[in-house]
Amino acid sequence: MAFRAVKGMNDILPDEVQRWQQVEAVFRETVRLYGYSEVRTPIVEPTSLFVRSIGENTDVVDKEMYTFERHDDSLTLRPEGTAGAVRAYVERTVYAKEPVSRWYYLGPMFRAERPQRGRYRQFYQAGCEVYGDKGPNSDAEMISMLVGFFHQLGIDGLEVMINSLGGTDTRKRYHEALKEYFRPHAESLSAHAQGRLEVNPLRILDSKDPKDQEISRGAPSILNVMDAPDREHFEALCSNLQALGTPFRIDGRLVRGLDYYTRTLFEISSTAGELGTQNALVGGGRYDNLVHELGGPQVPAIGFALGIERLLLAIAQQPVSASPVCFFAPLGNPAAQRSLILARDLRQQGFVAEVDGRGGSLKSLLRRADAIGARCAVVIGDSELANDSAILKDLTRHTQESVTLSALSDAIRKLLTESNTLSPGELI
RNA sequence: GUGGGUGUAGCUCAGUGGUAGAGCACUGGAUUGUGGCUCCAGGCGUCGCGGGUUCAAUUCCCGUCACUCACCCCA
Repeated sequence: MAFRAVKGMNDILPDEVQRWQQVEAVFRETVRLYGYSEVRTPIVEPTSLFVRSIGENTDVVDKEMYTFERHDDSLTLRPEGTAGAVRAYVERTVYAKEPVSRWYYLGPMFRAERPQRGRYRQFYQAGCEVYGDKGPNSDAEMISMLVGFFHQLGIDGLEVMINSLGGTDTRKRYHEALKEYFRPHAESLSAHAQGRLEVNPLRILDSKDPKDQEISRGAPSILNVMDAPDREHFEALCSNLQALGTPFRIDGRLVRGLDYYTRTLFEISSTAGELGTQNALVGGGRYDNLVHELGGPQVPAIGFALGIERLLLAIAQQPVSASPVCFFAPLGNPAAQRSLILARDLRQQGFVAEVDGRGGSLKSLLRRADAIGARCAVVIGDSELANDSAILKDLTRHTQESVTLSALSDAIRKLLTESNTLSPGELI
């Protein structure tokens, strides 16, 4: 094969795109009800934006970015959506125009990781960001919204995990506490964890290495290091979730790989469908300092990103509803030309029509009509043209009738309409 | 970056040291203009690529590439 797609970047063929669009439509409708509006930002941003926001010592920045030089600029394909959104929020001084902004986005992200099930180099995320609301009510609402969204898609086996990193002060203190705790055990830690010890001891907590886990068990809990406001925030979040009836689990070892998070942290995973080990459907949390760090005022914010591919893996194969199609099977050129006109008129009324352009025997034409799942077929040949008529076949009922061309449009409309039990745009 | 698995017709896969098969799909036919079932027929594949062993390799060995799953990390 001469050309193939870049490793980890996939073609999404029309068959699959249908499912994508359904998921996207449910997402858009869900967030719309919560007051979010879409924002679209560039896929390419200055490299420094990601280094600054995600953090220098993160895996994403260290080894997963698609970075290239263009003239004197270092540019990077966005590895996540929050940095660009916040950049836009600050650059366009949105904070000066409205106290609270609720944004959502949908689009491709790029990370140069080794691909595996549920993880690709170009992958799609849908995400929300709320600026100007310090929570914790908005935190709970966001998590609850996500759970509702998953339910609507029929995804079960959900697990909601939350944690808090505390504010800047708490986080600093906790870092120190962890270092102090781990240092004596440094020898026993995995090589990877040892490397993290001084730089980002939080990451040791979520190591899957048995030795690290064993040692982490005795590590101080952030709950003991949190100051009063942090604690109140977290407790209010839990209380809100309970009130909303959203089951959750507190996981003190839940940590994100992006540095900008503060306070509330959450992740929702599922065991549904064909998900592999990469089963986190969504991750998110607060980033109360990021707007400020990127040059804006001190505006608190919270957001999440969910992986569309993983969502699709989690959703059991579901039948897709398609609009009924009227298939034209013309026999000969005069009939074909007539079909073009008839089909166009039908489309102007909002119906899907397909005209066979290959010719062939009537048998093959009808087989084709079946193959695409057409609701009805219009057969026009010389004898039909001779008396200004056509044969309208109901492919579901196995009936057919001869209809004059002037009455054909009405007859087809009646047929297609009665079979169309799904309203346009109805989902899954 | 590290490990494991796999690489044979469009797809899913069998298979043998003597140059290869099934099912599905596709195309055509079974009344010269009538469908989803059935029946018949048809195409065929550099058996991932390169090297080695051998009289002979798709089948054995080595390398390489690709895909895939997992680790790391994340959505």
